Amino acid sequence: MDRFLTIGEVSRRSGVAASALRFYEARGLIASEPRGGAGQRRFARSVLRLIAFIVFAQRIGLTLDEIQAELARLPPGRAPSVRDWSRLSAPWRTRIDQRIAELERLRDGLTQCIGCGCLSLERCRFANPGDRAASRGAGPRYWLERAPAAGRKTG
Amino acid sequence: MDRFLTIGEVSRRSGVAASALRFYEARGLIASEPRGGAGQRRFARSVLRLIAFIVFAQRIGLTLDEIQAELARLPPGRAPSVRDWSRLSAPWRTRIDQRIAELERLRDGLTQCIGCGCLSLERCRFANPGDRAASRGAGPRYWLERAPAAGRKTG
DNA sequence: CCTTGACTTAAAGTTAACTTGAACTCCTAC
DNA sequence: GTAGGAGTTCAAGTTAACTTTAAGTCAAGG
Repeated sequence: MDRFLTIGEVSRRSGVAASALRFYEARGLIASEPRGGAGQRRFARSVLRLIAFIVFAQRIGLTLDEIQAELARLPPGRAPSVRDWSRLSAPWRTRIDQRIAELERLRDGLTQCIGCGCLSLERCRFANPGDRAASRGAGPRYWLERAPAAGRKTG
Repeated sequence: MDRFLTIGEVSRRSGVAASALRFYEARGLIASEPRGGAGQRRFARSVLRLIAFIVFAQRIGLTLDEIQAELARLPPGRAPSVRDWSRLSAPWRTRIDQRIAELERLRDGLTQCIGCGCLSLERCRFANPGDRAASRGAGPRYWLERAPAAGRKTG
């Protein structure tokens, strides 16, 4: 059992493509140790935990930018502790809960709005609460916690 | 109250940008009536319901391709009925429930895995059920119902 | 007559998160 | 000594879902 892992090993163990790992390294999300003789990357085992964290966060809906900002809050120098990791991930619970709430809201809209056939942006009480849609331009975004980012959705 | 709506009116009422509406029309998701004298689009009011459906579906996590495939199942010729709409949207409930289940699984992983500090792809029972990760390359994807689409996440 | 505002088109640009390709270096095995 | 496999770099390509830009039409108001 070697002290360091090659990019291929990390890829196999994490399920993340080697090209993605290089991409993460270039972006500064993960770091590798000083290269060996042949100029190949050597990763400390702790990188696996880091990658798990990244994949986790992505799946929750964070962008790599956001993840990077989170990681920047880890203590520099020493290896992150239990407390460090959970401090980072605690707020995600809120985010997950919000997204779940939105999905439940959407599911309700499905039943009560599309299901009832009233899916009209002008008259439906779901699509148009308080009859303000036409003036506020709310439209179907009533169900949405926030506007989708341009060109890309998450959650 | 006019019989038809201009693109600006549709945009204001739906909350969807005019450029997006043109884009949807070019893709064949929505259709406009024969143009008026000045060559401007004229939309039937029913397009608002269609747009609501699209926004709804998008937010649930369907791509425009998927939405287009769904819409293709609407009866051709006549205006869609209550039954038509709800037949389309019924399977979404399953999809929403799956995504909610995934998020709950992620939330549990957050508590039991990151929270406990064991977030290791090699040892953690969440990341590595049955110690098969190293051979199967399961990694953090244990929590994931399906692999994220390349370059883009949804849900 | 001139400006303003709403519309038109087609083509190119944007963003995220990668992937792919081309050209190259090393080490190991046969 | 050469073929294979794993690694390297850098640049360019990919996909989704739009947005932006440039250049033009048309009607109404002052």
